Amino acid sequence: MKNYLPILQKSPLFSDIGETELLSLLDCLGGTLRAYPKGTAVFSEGDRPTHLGIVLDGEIRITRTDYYGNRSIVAAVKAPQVFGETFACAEVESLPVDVTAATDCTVLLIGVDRVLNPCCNSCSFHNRLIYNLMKQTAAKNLLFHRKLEITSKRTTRDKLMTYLLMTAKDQGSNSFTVPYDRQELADYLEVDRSGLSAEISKLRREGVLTAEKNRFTLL
Amino acid sequence: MKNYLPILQKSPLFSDIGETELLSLLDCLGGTLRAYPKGTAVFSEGDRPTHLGIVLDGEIRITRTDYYGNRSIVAAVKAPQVFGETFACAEVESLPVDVTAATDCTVLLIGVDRVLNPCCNSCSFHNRLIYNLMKQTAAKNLLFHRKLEITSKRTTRDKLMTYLLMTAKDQGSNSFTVPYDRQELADYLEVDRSGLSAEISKLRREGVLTAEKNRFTLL
DNA sequence: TCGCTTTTGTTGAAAATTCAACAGACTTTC
DNA sequence: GAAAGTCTGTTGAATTTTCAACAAAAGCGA
Repeated sequence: MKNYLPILQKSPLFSDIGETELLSLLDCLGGTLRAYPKGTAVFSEGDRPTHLGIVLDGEIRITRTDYYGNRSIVAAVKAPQVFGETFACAEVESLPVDVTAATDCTVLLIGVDRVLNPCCNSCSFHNRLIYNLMKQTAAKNLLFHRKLEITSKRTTRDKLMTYLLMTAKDQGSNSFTVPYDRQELADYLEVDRSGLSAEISKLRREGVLTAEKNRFTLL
Repeated sequence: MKNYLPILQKSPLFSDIGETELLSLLDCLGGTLRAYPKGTAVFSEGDRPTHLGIVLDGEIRITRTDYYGNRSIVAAVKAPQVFGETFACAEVESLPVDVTAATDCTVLLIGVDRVLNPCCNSCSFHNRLIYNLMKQTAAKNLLFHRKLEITSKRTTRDKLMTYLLMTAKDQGSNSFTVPYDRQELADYLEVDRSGLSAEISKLRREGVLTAEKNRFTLL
């Protein structure tokens, strides 16, 4: 666990909590460290969500597959981000998504009970933790909001450009990488892969952008 | 304010808080009561979000209008539901949506500062309030999730049926009303109104449902 | 009730998406 | 280094959506 302290300190869940406090807090929270090989399930649809996860290493995907087998990517989560807190906090009985390791990864699982119910010990920073969780959940909400802004667009081009402009702004540069390959980007934007490739080519020809693999540059 | 106590008690923000506690809590939170005529703005895009709102009477809409003037309805909120808490808690500098009165309505506005920072007085229920806000935000997250499930569908028919099946399940009946007229429903599902009308007619002819005004019955 | 406005349904044409199939480039594995 | 597999881009046909225009129906106020 101690190896991951620097990453844990960067996690939004533990922001403004010092190292020594963090150690006692972790003790009190009683998390479990788990490693998942690429492609394996961290949580599966239908599970009862009781824990939140913190990605310590690698990257995971939140996905959902409908009745017809169409995959939709809800989000990509990498270290030191948090996932699953929404469903656990909302106390739903059944997880509506799949959580899968996109690469080999290491995850810290923490029961939300432990987070929401301050321990009797002198964890003076537990309130800070709850405050952080609150902000984290609200921030997650904003992410959904952004995704809705994308999927509300009607054409592949608008969806793509909305996404690219957001990502450029996030990364503070006109040249940036996206965490998806073409198929995954299509699943995230909720469009057809071949149509997406065609649209990217068109934008390239029009001189709007360059794209090689997962690096895009807006011109 | 006292007139609205019964509604406030039903609000998810104040669940499991007794009437006397609620009164002192309200005093401590220092909310302001506001009335909005139909069609007027409660919050406007670009505002700095500092307050959450509780709908005491009437109904509001969370909408977003893009560059081209396409309106998208994010959610309909009616008494005794809460709105705006996400943006205020996430401390974003600028509200990305419009909040508008869909009918004449009455709203209680509360600064989130007051909610997140427990007062020094003996507000023993302030922790409960924060816990409620936490659950509320997580629940709001689920709503977004549901909307994403709808907009991730590719055809108008699938979007509509996904929405109707969800709503039927929510209301526990095959016959139910939706809070939108046709144009609003189209804006919520992110599809073309005339195409939506056409699809509803088709489903009617196929004997899948009946629809008159905003009442739908799945057969 | 009459007239006016809003809402809903219908239609055809234009535009866009999806789907399936394939070829070339690139990776990985043995 | 060859073979197998994966990823990306391309294309044409079928399907679907969007758009614009209009008519019928419903709601509203005088």
